[in-house]
Amino acid sequence: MELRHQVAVTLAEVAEAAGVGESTVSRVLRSHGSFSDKTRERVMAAVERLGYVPNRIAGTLASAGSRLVAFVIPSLSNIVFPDVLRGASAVLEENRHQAVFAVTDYDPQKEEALVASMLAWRPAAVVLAGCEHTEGTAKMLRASGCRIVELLDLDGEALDIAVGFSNRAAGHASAEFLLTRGYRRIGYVGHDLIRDTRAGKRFKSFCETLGMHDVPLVDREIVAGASSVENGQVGLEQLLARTPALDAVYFSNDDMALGGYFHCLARGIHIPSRLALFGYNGLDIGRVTPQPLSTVRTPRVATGRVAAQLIVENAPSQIVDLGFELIEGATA
Amino acid sequence: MELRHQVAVTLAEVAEAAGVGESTVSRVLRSHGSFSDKTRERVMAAVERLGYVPNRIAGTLASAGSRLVAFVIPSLSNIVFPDVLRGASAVLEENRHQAVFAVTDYDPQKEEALVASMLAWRPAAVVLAGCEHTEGTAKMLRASGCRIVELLDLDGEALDIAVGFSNRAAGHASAEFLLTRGYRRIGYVGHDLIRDTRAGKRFKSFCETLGMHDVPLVDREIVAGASSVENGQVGLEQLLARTPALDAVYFSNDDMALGGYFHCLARGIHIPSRLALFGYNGLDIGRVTPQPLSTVRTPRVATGRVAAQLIVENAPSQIVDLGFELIEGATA
DNA sequence: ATGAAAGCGCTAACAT
DNA sequence: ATGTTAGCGCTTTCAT
Repeated sequence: MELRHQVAVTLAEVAEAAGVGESTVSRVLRSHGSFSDKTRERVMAAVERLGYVPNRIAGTLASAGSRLVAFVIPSLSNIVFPDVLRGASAVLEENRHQAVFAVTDYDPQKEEALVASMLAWRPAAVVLAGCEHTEGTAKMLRASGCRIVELLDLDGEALDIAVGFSNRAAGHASAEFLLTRGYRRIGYVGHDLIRDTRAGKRFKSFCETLGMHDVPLVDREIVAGASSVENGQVGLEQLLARTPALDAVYFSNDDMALGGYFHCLARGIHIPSRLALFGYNGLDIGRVTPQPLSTVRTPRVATGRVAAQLIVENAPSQIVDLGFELIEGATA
Repeated sequence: MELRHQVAVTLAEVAEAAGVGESTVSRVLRSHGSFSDKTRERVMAAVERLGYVPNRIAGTLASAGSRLVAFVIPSLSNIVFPDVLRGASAVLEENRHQAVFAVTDYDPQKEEALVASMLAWRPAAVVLAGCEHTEGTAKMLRASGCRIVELLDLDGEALDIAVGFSNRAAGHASAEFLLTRGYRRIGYVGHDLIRDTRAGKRFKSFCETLGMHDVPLVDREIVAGASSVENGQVGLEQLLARTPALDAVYFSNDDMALGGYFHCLARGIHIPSRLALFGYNGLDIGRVTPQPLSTVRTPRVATGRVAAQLIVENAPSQIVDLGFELIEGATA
């Protein structure tokens, strides 16, 4: 690994080798401005021969126009965010932009620190989850002059661009669905609702909708820790131990609901006649379980894609509601 | 959004406002070199007042030492890679490094293009999956002078640092396990083995081990498309339609195995007495299914963490074998 | 069509 | 302890 210390080839060296000026090399490399075919060939030959790799750090500094897009996301364990990144990175790569990311663990203070850190890269845009941020985060972002994209939560004030759907509407639709199916003794199994504000909004709206129909939520179980299949299992087990006479359970998301589903399978609790289960997210796996999971499918990849598209075309401030889809499934 | 066009505060302006020289501001901000307490206070006050955010683009260019770490990964759908990123990003954030990423879709040509693109950011390290790369990729990487970290596959030549385990050993262990349990009519359900070379290595070694015991693989079903729960379902269904008399099936990974498991649950195929199932990865969800999935658990998060640690401490070239764990489970 | 030269905002000697 | 200055490698006027 002696090569490690070698010095990178610079544009000046390419210019020298090609016998042209630096600006000519720059023009050729970016196909910008004018130059003769012969010049281009000589430059490209030199680039090839020297193995020149342009230094984008220098380029960005000189042109004051960054093609970096910073993602400050709550988690990588929750499949939602890899899905969003997937949609976004495809579009960004096509448009010669570059994704940078950092993980907040659902901590607003950490989000603030990471946004500050990201801003130091002078990104073209900062992409965040939701519209709940600290004062400091919002202030920095507004002062930065870069585009701000908030994803997956339209229930609040957007700073610039927002792409996603309404979690309140999702919670509402879920409650209406269960009520329409005739369920009246409904419980809830969820994870930390303070940190995951979007899950909190769904739950709140879910309860309000039940209330409007004079069907109070019978019981709830909030597990410690992040959402996971295992926690869904444990949560449902504890909920049922305390309140056996439920006819339906709403989960904070599909991971949790799958845990509940497995619990029922293992215990021989018949679904949905004895107990109905309803999730959120519409994960692929929920379509393949012996009984497809009843849930709300969210446009995660599309959210990333649309967000990236708006960024690369420097679209005006706007709110894009991508909606969601209620999946009837067979568990409710 | 009129703020968008505002010009960022520079270090020079902070220096001016604080009535000190530029280098003093730089020293204070990086807590490097010496300065009086009084000076520090004045500088910090100015920073606060002006809302100064250091420009890391300029800083990196000037100091020729990048804290960027570039991840060029095959996929974000396969949970393996979000897991690796998760482990890595935690360590990188603690050490003031920054993760950048791009997705290859398991395409070596695309990997080459993305590596070239990443190198333009002059990262401290480039992190790749596996040790199979195009000539061009390897050449560029070696010529770049930056650290190279290859993950999740120790069965090959490492360019610089490699962290992970042996897929061949995993395939071998899986076969030995099934044989020890007495299974003799074994099939395989997998996805594209050309693109996912690590799955290919596991399968090859699996077959070789069976062969060493004179137990040929009875049949295999390679589904079109990426690995997924749904494809695992479909794959097993087709395999059994063609070759019903199997007593065990090895899957390319847990996603596929879960699909197979659901298929059996739905069809009332008793597990493991009628058919045994064996996966790969050790996903959390496999621990919570009514019968825990028999599989090999891989150290995905740890792989990311160790890789990041070696990068931040600029460790010497080395191979780190993190091993894997065979999970007996209840499906085989 | 091409080159010269002035930055971009910072860091790192080198002075003082 | 602090200021001055010369770059880092590129892009971008502005000449020619």
